[in-house]
Amino acid sequence: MKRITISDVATMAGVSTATVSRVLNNKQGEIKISDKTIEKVQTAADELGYSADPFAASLRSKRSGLFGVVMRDVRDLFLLKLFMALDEEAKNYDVQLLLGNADYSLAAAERQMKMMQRRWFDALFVLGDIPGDGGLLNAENGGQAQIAIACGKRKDVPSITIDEKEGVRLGVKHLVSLGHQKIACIGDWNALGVQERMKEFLVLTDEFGLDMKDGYMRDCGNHREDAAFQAKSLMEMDDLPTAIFCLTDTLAFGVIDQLHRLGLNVPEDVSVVGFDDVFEATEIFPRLTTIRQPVKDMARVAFEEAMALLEGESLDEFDAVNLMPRLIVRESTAVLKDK
Amino acid sequence: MKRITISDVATMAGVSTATVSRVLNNKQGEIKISDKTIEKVQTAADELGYSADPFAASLRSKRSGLFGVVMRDVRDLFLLKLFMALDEEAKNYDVQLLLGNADYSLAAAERQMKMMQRRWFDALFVLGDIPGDGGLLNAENGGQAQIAIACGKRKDVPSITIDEKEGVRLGVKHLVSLGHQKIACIGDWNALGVQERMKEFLVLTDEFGLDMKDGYMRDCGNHREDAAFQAKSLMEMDDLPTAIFCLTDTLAFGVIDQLHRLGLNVPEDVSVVGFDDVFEATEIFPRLTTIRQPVKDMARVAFEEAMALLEGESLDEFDAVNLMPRLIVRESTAVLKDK
DNA sequence: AATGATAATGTAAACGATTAACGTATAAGG
DNA sequence: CCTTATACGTTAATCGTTTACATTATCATT
Repeated sequence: MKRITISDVATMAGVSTATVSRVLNNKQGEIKISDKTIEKVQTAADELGYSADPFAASLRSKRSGLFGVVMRDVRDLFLLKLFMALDEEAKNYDVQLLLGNADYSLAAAERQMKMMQRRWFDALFVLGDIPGDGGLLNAENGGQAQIAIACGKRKDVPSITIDEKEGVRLGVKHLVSLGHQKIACIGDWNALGVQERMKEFLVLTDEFGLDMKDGYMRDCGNHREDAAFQAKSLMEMDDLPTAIFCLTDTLAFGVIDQLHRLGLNVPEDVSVVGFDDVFEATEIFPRLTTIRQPVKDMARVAFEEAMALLEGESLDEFDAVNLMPRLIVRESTAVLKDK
Repeated sequence: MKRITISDVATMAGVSTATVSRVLNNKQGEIKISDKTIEKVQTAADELGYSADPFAASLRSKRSGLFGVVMRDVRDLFLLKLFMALDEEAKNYDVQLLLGNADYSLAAAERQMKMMQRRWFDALFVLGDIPGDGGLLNAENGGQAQIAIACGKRKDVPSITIDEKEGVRLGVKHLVSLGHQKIACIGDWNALGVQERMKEFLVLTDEFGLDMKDGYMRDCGNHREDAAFQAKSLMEMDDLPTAIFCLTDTLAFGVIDQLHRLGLNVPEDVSVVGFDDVFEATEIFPRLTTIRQPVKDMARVAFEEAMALLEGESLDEFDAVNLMPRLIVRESTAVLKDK
């Protein structure tokens, strides 16, 4: 069973292959073609069930219409949300988004990047911190637009970030405004963005004159059970915190689970603030007060930049785009009770 | 900046392009080439930093080395685990796995399938139920191998499933052996596989002569909060179940959360069994007793079939492969206490 | 009717690899 | 020394599009 090619369509419609190609690729109506030929070509194509060979098309045009996404951990709730936002945004362009996983190992990530830079993809979005700047080449990898999202400010590549400091500030201010002075903080020091948040928390601790005890700062992996473990240990301290700022929603979920298990109520006994505002934040009880990362905006900007890059605009106009997070108050925080 | 082509390498190495191509594609050592030329070509290629244009290569060879994955919901914990298993298995082959999301809408799924069948991908794995058989064409879509995994037995395409009935049986037998007679069951009737499980549960209910009350069967979406809601309502009944069989781990998580919130202990007060054995099953407290779907095997078989199909073997040898689930006993189930 | 402008279509050269078919050395066998 | 087989390379066709450029059709104007 032979493949149906463009020239089959051409002969059937009684026109040249060039015309067929024009008709079929002329979505925006940029090229003038008589209605009659459009009609002829369309019916011929439909009748034969023709669809262009993407390899041949891409070989010639140097464009695949494929955008790649790499992330370090497909199980990360925030990155997943970001991916979905990108996928949603992709619908506004004539582009297919494809996710290549990179399991958590550095080697896998590099292998992945190599493969994706091999030019299947017109553009490449890198989500969350990918180990080592070495993986990303210059933004013009043979015409491939590369954009780093949520992995800190980059020198090598246009990057989209949020103002982590502002995010932490929003959370702390919220808790302070509710009367909290004893605020514990849980985060993953190994994650670039979260590390920044932790540093800022320490700064604010001074600025707001919080009542910090040794052991209020906790470093742990970004998993529910890690956070649960930390929460337990936290609630065994002599001087209990009245609020816990989790630098990731995932951590907050673990913390809340644990508190419930300990017979403590959120927010009555302990207030909990998250960070990211993943989907699940509204799907738990109590619904989580958190700092929202503006994923829609991030996605929008990502595509704008990618498209601009593909249009040939030069890199240095972009620099790092820094978006503002927002405080979303829900039910996991409350005014501090008098003792 | 011009692209480096194979002929650049050829001239530099002082050989023909054909030789370069052979050297570079001869991973298995099938073709005999003298060590000297291999050496020459390799150094030339390295020096120039050459890597083949995938479009050109694929146009000629009719193979991209890309395998596509479509799933209905990237947030589904089980499908994600399955995807990761596939990704792991892909490393045994010289293949890159790419995930195209299909958000939950039927239209999106169809759009997705169309795009993926357009022959970027050598093979296509469809995970979980995709609406309407119409989406999947015959297994030989112009040489593209298509395989349906975890979406029921298919007529149109080779499919890989587990024995859902056996899975449910394992769970029920386990609970019964612990002395439970009042077993509630929560599942999502809209998900094909889960529907099958629910039906089987009803059958077993008779077979084991369980003490079923009206309202022990619950239908709800596959989300934690749905399950939490059902659990709450369940525990407000006059005649309380002593165990809850959740036909999905996700549902089990919601149920356990809720039970904790109600001040009930798992498994002391209520036993809970899940289904799927997702990663999170060991990351919660208590660790979840569940029915494990053999994702590794599923992935292995999927690739075996895909490869065979690509080798040109014919479809009918395959039929539906049905794998056996296993009971994994952890800490969320216990012997029924006397009242 | 000739002219020129403009619109619509056709021609054919890429695009950059792979691979079938076809040489040419070199070695082995007689 | 000749024949034949083997190992190693090369030549050139081919994959199915897109697109720069050439050509033809259409039509208003003089």
